[in-house]
Amino acid sequence: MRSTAEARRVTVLNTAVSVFARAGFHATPVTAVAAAAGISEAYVFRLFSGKLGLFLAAAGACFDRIAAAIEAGAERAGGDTPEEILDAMGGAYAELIADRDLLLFQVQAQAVTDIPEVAEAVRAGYRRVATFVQSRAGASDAQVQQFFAYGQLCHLIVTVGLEQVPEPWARALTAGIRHP
Amino acid sequence: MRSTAEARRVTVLNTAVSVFARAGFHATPVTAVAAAAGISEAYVFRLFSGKLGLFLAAAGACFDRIAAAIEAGAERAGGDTPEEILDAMGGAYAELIADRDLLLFQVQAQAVTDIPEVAEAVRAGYRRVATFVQSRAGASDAQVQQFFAYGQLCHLIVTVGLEQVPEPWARALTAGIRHP
DNA sequence: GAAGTGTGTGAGTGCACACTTACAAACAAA
DNA sequence: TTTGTTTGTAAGTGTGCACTCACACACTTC
Repeated sequence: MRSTAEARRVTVLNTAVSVFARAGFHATPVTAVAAAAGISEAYVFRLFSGKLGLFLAAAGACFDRIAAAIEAGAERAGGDTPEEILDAMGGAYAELIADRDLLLFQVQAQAVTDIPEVAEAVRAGYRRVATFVQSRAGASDAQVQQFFAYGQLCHLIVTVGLEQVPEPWARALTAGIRHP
Repeated sequence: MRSTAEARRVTVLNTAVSVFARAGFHATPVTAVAAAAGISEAYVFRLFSGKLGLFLAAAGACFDRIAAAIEAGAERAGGDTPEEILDAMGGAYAELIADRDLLLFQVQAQAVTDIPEVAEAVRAGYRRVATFVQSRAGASDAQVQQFFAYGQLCHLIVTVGLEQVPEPWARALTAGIRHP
């Protein structure tokens, strides 16, 4: 009995976020996340109910980390205006996704929303983040909308590698985006 | 000889956009697009170089249609200011993606950008659209950036089905977005 | 009508992968 | 020490799917 099942679950979940982030749900065999977690494929099937159960749990972990980072970022805001708090939240999010895993996992999850459970999981994640952003920052609907619009733009920039493109149109799209 | 190969190619390409849009690259067998196009699987392999070749060609067709719609929309602008032209382009884009196929295909393509050829195809698509938007509308970098940010937000709204969510946070994110 | 060319398919082949089962070893309680 | 429980795995099994190949049909040209 080298580890408790619960402890295993969280380590597997975090590696699952990283592994699924690269190639997505359908293209990554559970063997890959098992190997990355250092356990056998059979055991991750015992820990989670099927590949889909693993992916859904990973989605939960992903949004947990995002929500925690944004909440922590809000605490470090320079002032109390919605603009300042939103700015601090945006900065925290930008730092968080510097390693790309959380960001890429989100786009992978969005791509599999034809599976209803995945759609609901993503919805739940955004519900949590959006309601927190709005209430904590005291921001208007339009400000919240803008916050998420530029967040989504950030997803495009990273997946397509726009920061590496030295052409004017790419520089226009990436202008002012914090170091993703 | 019921049809020329070139004519087949374009019909297969359009059905491929629709079929890949639902479940994505890895989850849709080429049998599915062959069946939807009404031909045998073996023949689509003769028409295109592998599943990846088919997907890349479909991506080209997808961005072709998007670029054409935006260009046509710009012609119908009410005036000459960047704001008016951008607005007309946005409206044309919103109409185009009413059937969801072109939009969903884009998010599926973004999810497979770990395949370098796909990343390059998506990059080429956005290069074409972004340079046209900027030059045709005479818009500033910030305006172009905003145009694409809200376009990406639109992708989130549709994939997650936010229009169907009657909660305040969802209404904030979807406010003012044209009937996606 | 024979030969050539382009369009189209049925029937495989081989492999990757989701998921199971039977079994083993560590630890706890009696 | 024995019995039971939990953690862990090796070795399958069945299926779905990318891709191929040999072959057939349509149509043209001579």
